[in-house]
Amino acid sequence: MSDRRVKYTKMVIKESFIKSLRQKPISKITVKEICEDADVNRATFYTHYKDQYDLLQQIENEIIEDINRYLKDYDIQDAKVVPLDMIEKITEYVSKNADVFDLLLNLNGDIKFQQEVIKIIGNQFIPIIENEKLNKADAEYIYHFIACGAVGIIQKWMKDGMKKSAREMAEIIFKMSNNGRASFE
Amino acid sequence: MSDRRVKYTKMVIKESFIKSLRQKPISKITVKEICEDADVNRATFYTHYKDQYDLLQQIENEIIEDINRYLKDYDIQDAKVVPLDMIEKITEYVSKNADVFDLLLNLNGDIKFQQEVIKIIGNQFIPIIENEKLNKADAEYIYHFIACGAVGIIQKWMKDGMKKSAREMAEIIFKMSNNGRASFE
DNA sequence: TCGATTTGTCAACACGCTGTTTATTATCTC
DNA sequence: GAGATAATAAACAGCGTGTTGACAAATCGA
Repeated sequence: MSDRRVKYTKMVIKESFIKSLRQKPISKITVKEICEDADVNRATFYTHYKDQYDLLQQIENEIIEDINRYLKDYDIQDAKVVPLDMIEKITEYVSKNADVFDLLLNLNGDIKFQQEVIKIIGNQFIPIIENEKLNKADAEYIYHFIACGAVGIIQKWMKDGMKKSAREMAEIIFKMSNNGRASFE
Repeated sequence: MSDRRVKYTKMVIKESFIKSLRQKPISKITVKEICEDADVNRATFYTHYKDQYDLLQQIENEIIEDINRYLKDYDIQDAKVVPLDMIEKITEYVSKNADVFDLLLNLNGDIKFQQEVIKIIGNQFIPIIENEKLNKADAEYIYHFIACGAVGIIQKWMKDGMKKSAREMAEIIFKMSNNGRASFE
């Protein structure tokens, strides 16, 4: 599990793959090409990954796990953190890893990854749902709306070169969500 | 341009392709497979499409053109149509073509197609933007948030089996947008 | 440090899909 | 009906795929 050879191999494969993904869609990327660039034997690739799509999914899963770890740490520090701070944590995380997020959400975006991120953001609003007088079905739609809107402007934020701060973005998201919700009370 | 043979060929190719796309991602679909199912010669496929990805994009473009035609007709009928009615037109259109939308936005969703739909919905709010006292940069973020949120709950609407009416969906979108915006005035 | 184990390399293989070409037949439009 | 256009069938080289077995190199625990 912690064999240096394995770590190195996986690292160079991922690097070469990401490099290719910046230039063309995954459908045009071949295993052969990844391995040549990474200077890794093709047989070695196949011991770790099924194909380039499997590779992408593993990369995405690692990011999702990492975000969750990042948020969990914060959650433990003070249990009753207000959603605004939590949203800021997410926008902060995105800005720190802007390269990868821009790639996976915009340029050669993957809808499955997008949906995972939407889930994570949606979860931040769950504690609020329970304190409201909405029926559950309506509440789900409203919070899904907010989560998708949030991811949407994060995408736009990256496209525009991240000129606003993570805090400013969190504030926009928070304002839109609070007032949007208010209309259903 | 209006040759019956061409129309027929393109039709059966599209049908077979859509059928395959319901069962597996586009990356696992081969040109050979599409042609065998459609009972069309592979050489014929290549006279019309570059590959299966080109085929998908042409299908998506046709849908986008069709939505725009649909909305334009309505726009002409009464020039000052309120956005709520316009949004309802869109949700109506989606419900009429639920099969394809569910496929292209959910099951084997394509992020490019999703972004086109977001653009169309975002455009419905442009007339409102101009009447507001927001600075342009903020306004763009806000309307992008709304458009993404709208597409997001439309996706959820389809996933949940479209139990709400097109009108009800339009109302949720409209409420969320109006009150979200209000907080920035 | 040694030895067993694991990992990566190399070359080779059959396989299937690709994209294009040719000659031929079928169908359409006017 | 005649000329134009489109679809077919068969064949082709080319390329990436996924797997194999023998070998070399690096790692880890004792």
